[in-house]
Amino acid sequence: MSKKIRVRFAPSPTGGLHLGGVRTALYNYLFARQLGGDFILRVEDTDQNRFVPGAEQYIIDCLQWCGLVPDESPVHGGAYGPYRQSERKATYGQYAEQLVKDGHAYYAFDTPADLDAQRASTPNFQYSYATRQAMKNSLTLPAAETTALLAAQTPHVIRIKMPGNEDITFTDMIRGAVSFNSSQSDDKVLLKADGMPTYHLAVVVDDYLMQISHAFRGEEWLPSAPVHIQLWKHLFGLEHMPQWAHLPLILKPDGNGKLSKRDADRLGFPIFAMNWTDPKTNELTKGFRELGFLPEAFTNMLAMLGWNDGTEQEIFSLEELVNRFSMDRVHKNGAKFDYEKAKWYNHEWIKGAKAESLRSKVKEQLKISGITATDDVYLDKVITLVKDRCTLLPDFPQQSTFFFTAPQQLDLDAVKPKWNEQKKLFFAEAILQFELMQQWDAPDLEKEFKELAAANQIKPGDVLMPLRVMLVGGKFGPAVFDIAALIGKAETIERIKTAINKLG
RNA sequence: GGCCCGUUCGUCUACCGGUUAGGACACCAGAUUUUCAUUCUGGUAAUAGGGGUUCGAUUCCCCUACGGGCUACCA
Repeated sequence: MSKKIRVRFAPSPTGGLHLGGVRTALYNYLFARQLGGDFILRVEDTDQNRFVPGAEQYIIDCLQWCGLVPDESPVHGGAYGPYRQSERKATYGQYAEQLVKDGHAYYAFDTPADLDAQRASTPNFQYSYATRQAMKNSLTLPAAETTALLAAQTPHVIRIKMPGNEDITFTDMIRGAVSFNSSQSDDKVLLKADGMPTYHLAVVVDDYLMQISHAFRGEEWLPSAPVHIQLWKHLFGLEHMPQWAHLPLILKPDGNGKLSKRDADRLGFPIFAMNWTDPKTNELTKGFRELGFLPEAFTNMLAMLGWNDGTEQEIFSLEELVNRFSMDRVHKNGAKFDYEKAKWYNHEWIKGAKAESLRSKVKEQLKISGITATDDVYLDKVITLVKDRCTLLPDFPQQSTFFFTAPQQLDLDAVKPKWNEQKKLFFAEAILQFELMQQWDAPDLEKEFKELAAANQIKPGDVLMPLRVMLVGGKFGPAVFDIAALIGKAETIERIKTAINKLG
């Protein structure tokens, strides 16, 4: 008997997909999946001035990367298409006309210039219940004149006729009862002079036609809810209206206010899911993906930025999230974005990942550094050894080039001051010992090396650092003997020889 | 200005009338790692203010303050 769960995500293709957008999509997805419903992507592209070519595919690609594949969308198709509002233009007009006919909307002939003048002369001017009688519209004009103006194709819009003094209340899934007085809402434009609907008309019509049961959007939409409710009431009946959830905003880390791309640029962290190049300016904005975030970590982080399950668990897979997510635990208040915490999530996910699941991503990173890893078994061993020290994917090449090529530059300054004849002889001897070794693994190597040091009356600590620099090139990396074991006998000996020569 | 939403450590948050107000990030200290990182242990740190309701308020109500959002022929 109950309507099938259909949750829609409705971004406007005007640029990169930012944190707030992905989070809205994520919650939509989780909710839909949890209840066995459909996750629907509809593109709100009714403003042709702001429409950016390519942005729609980009948004879909971002969702794909995050693992949030819609059931219906402009590219995936579906039974309720088209999924682009610009392609549904014809549909909206008739509903607007219907509203006029029923007395819930009216034609307005005021030109943009008229409105500007009005705003200039009247502080806080709103086209509303209080002022519409003084404006040029089908409510104030004689019927004959309205007809004439329409017949002459005079540019006009259709505005909603908000009631004068009515309490409009609805129940938000997150905030509970929210109420407004209709007199506070202005007479929003429903249909623009170019025949395109505004968001207000389009969402309502589309949500009805697409049988949307639940609609989640940012908190910034809360003030326009009365307009939408009014539309539902007169067009389709309140009983068909979807359940609303207004999600809290994601705030900038310093100060207050909505997080914007500007803030992200200023503070040096990404805000878009993936790289976005603005086709107009050709400006590239780096995305979380390209900066080396795992999609699992990215969605995990976003999920927690507005929700938790009440326990102390912080690491959740998408699958776990589907099971545990609940709308009634979504926070009411906005959260400041913390890039450090975002990186922490990524680090946790990298540490917890199996080498093979990281393999292809690490290969990509190595390729950027000019290294082609062909041996998967070897690569997996390298990954296992270094992953705990990698927060972002680009840390992998940094932590592991020396597994693939001998270091070009040795940090000789770390060794030279304490380099002497005794150590030189020790390493020469070590080479001979290594050559004799049958087993080539870390424990044996360590044993052999330390025994040799003892025999030469050298403290192991005095030759460990030189060995590290010889093999790695610097003062970093995992345990030295693990490295030596992995790069192999020949390579280890080769590197020691090279280093001895350089040290003189 | 008006309307709406919100307010617990620096940050993200837990507690849905009774807790030494818990956890995580960050920070600080110690241990481990004869590198760096990881890891482990410990530490500093919060209920915006004022009124109610109640035996008892972080928790419920009101006011104030502060913050945010909206107030376009943008979404």
